[in-house]
Amino acid sequence: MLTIQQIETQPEMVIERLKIKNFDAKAIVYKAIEYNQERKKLKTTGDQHQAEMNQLSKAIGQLFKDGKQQEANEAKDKTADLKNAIKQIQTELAEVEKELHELLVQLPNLPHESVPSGKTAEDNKLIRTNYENVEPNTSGLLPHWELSNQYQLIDFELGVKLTGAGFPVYKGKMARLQRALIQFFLDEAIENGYEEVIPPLMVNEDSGFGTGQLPDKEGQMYHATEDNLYLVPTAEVPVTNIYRDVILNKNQFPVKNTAYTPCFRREAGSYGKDVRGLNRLHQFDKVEIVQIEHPEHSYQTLEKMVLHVESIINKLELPYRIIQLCGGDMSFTSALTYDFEVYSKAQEKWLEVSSVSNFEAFQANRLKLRFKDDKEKGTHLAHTLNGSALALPRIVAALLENNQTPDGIVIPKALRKYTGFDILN
RNA sequence: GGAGAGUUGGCCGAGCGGUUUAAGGCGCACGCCUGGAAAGCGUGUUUACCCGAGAGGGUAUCAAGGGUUCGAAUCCCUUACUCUCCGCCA
Repeated sequence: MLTIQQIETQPEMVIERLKIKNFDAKAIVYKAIEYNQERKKLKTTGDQHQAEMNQLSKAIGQLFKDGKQQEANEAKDKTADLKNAIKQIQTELAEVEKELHELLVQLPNLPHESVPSGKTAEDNKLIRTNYENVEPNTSGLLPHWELSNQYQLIDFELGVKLTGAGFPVYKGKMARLQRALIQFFLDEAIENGYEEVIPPLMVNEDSGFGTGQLPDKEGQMYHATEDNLYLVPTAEVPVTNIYRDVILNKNQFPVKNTAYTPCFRREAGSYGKDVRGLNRLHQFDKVEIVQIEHPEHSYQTLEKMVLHVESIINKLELPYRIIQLCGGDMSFTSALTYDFEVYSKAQEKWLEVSSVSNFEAFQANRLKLRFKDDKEKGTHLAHTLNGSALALPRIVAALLENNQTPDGIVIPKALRKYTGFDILN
């Protein structure tokens, strides 16, 4: 959520910047400013009336104490009008505040200056890649779903029986590979100074709002209506919400957390080739990294997170590319996002395996996540960042497809101490 | 799930309708004192919003929301959470 202060002081800038995200903010921005003016006016007169009322009450108390019943009762009669006026203003104020909030919640985050404009993934900007000359699949490489069938690694049909489409069952060495990847990713994060947490896998409405899933993307999460709880779509939600309603001290930056969680996504729509096999699932495993930073350092931190993710992919010896998302492809909450994609050689497709973003103060404003400096008075909004490090299924897909040999799937060296075997067969 | 007891500032803890502008203590910050420190003394110490160029002033905030009252930390209702006991349970 953008702050009303920012909107009020730089309305044109906000409108211009949001055009990069193909969002026409004009009507909302000016309506919000109008509501805010109204809010201030109501607040001012309301407070004045309240101050008057407080004084009167105090005087009445004194009169009673002095035994002047008569005068006290007369004074009491005079308070009725004031009381009504206060009530009236309070009602109006609450209404205006609600309307203002509803407007503010509709505005996406401002994209960073470097974000290219554009509508679709076509307009994303390549940052770098270790796989410049993409080779076509001429040697008959099998897609991962056929490989997993051949070696009986993943049972999609069994998942359908137990739950439904998009909930695969991993078996034998594949189950161990999953566990190995999780352990490997966590160790890498811990090595880089992230503190591990194991958060709840269900969150309440406040948490959903804090990171921006609610109210807009409600349909993306599984909702346990009986208890009004949501299954986490990513560890970002519970981990970032640890810091909801928190005032950090400046010297606590950077806050670094990592968490492994299963992730649950309803992802309605979209069928066919794009969602075959492991490409898109309703439940998948992911290790997430989250940082809370001082606004002055958040972009340096974003780069560090990118390097962290890049180093893991390198250790897995996978072909990858890093792209910066254009305005149209970015999420509602992000100011700058880098996507990591690995190349899956049989499908001949780039698969997104990580998304690393700086949300600046957008989530922090929803979360009321602030920091203060001992030397100064007052608080400021912190910056929040997060990234996948990494999401498992597509990494597994790429490993299967790229490392297939007549003898089986070769496990990258970095993983062998975690898997305990060199080859999947 | 049932019964009972709670939730007060950074922390402990008093207050149960009006000198509470939330006592007292601890912690923290600054000052005095000291050769320096401790102790002692003094001052300050939530957050948000509004008015104001600023100095400063105002309003709200005693778990959250509503109500009663001229006036609520205090009384009433609803919700959340914590603790104790019972039930169930990996």
